[in-house]
Amino acid sequence: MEDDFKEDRRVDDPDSSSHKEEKVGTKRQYSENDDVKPSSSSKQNNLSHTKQDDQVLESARAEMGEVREENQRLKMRLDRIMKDYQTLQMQFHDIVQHDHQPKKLTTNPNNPHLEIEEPDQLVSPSLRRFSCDVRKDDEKKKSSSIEKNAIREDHHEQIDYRDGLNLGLGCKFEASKSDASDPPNSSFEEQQKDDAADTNWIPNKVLKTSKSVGGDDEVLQQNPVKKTRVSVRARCDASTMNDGCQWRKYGQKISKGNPCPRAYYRCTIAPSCPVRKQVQRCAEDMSILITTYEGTHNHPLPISATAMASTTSAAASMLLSGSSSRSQAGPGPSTTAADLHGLNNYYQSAADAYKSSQFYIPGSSFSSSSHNSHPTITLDLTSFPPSSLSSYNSLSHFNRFSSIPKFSSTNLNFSSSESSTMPWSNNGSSFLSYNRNQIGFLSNSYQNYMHKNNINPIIRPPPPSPQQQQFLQESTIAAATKAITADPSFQSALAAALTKIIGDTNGADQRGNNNGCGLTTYLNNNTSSTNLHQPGGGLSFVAPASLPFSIPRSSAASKAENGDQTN
DNA sequence: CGGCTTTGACCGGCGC
DNA sequence: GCGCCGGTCAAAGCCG
Repeated sequence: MEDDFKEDRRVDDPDSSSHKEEKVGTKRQYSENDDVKPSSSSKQNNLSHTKQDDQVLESARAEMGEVREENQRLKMRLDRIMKDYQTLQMQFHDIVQHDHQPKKLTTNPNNPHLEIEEPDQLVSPSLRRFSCDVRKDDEKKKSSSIEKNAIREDHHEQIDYRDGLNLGLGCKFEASKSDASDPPNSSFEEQQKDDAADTNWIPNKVLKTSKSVGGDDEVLQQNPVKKTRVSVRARCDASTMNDGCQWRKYGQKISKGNPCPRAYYRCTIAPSCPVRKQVQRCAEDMSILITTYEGTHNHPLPISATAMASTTSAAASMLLSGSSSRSQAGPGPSTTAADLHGLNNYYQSAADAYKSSQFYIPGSSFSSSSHNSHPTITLDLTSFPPSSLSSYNSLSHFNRFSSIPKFSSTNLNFSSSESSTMPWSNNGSSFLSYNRNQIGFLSNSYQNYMHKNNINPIIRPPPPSPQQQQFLQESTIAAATKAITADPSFQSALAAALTKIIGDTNGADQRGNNNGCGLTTYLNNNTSSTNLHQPGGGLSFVAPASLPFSIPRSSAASKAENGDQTN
């Protein structure tokens, strides 16, 4: 993502400056012509014209100088951010590898791909799991052997971790992927196989019938992984949100505690795609549609679907980052990790609260149903007026309302009601001024985060003086940089957001369908083909420019909404 | 006629 | 062990 960002800036900057130079050039040409070919008007007139031109030229030059300076400053800031990002990324990789190495791994003779933990390391992974029900199960079922538990735990750990980072774009987290001895040049089909195995979304019946002889597979299948879910709450009149994907309804149920039926959809872009989504209206507020995504797309996504996918992916990786941070609780490596991943502390407390079912942030939650314990992250988009969800000109809504989705579980509150207090000043800088509003929410979210964690707390006093404003701007940028670089999962979210921003600035000719609630239109307003979440150069694909998407028929929608219920 | 939705049946997990 | 509940299946029906 950083490359995209960089490239965009590189392209952006010369453009803006050359644009200015062009203007100046024209003016200069005019004045030169004036000099060479004096018109029939008087010399006085001519002189005053020349003076005027000189003044214009001077002011234009001064302006150009300012713009260049601003560009230099921005470039330097960007470089700083990129350097910090790279450093932190390397440190993150180190930590991840460090996290894997201490487990004394041996190879299962039956399956060389399967790594078994030594029994004395069993305590460690037990702290790592975010969804603790599996653990409870294991504790209950003491009949199972320790080794079997170890295998199970290890499998869950690896799959869960990778999967969460995969969610959406089907990109692999290279650090963990490299552990597996997959051939480097695996085909798309192999990729699909991998994904299908990773996602464990194979129906139970298939699992039952397809049990292989190998005991390892059996172990895997006996205990399917609880998948990370990303729930999106948005105000929407239609029966489903238009997230850019193609879905087929395969079931509908009344769930307990909600009179509205829950509809089950599966992704039909690829026949083997394991991704499911559940759509249900909120019981408290029928205008809110809750869409829950689960699984990983194992196929290229349409452009219009990438934003939602990357957003959910970022959210899921946030959640999993929280879960992984748990493993680092305690002395030793955890100290480093905590230092490096300040956000994780927050995740961890969230995870703790999640475990004790006490975690609640208004309008957001780590939710877990009583029946099954899928770790769920909720993106609360309800602060958007419905019109902004269905409008293609959603960017204008961003600007008008300065309202951005909340990443609820981490309380990285992207809704910026306080954007007016943003210390980003508009110094006529081409980039900042153009994207001030879009960047504003990012900075604001950093502020929220930092405020919560007492990291360089940005106090919001009465409007600061210009000097204070300058200082605040600098300190906020520095603090924001720190926040960005402090946590890789936040970088994922940032990547999604930045992609949207960058996409937004590139002109607006990407027009998908606008059926239902055009969620994708503001998540993905004119997103160009992007490769997000590909640390280390993961899967890369260019989605087709547009794909036909089926939309729920209005009759069906009304039926569903009129309480056409089963069971 | 193919693709999609509807809907009752079925299955498995979980709590009691 | 039983009942509840979430999730899925698959036949029937609908629609373009």
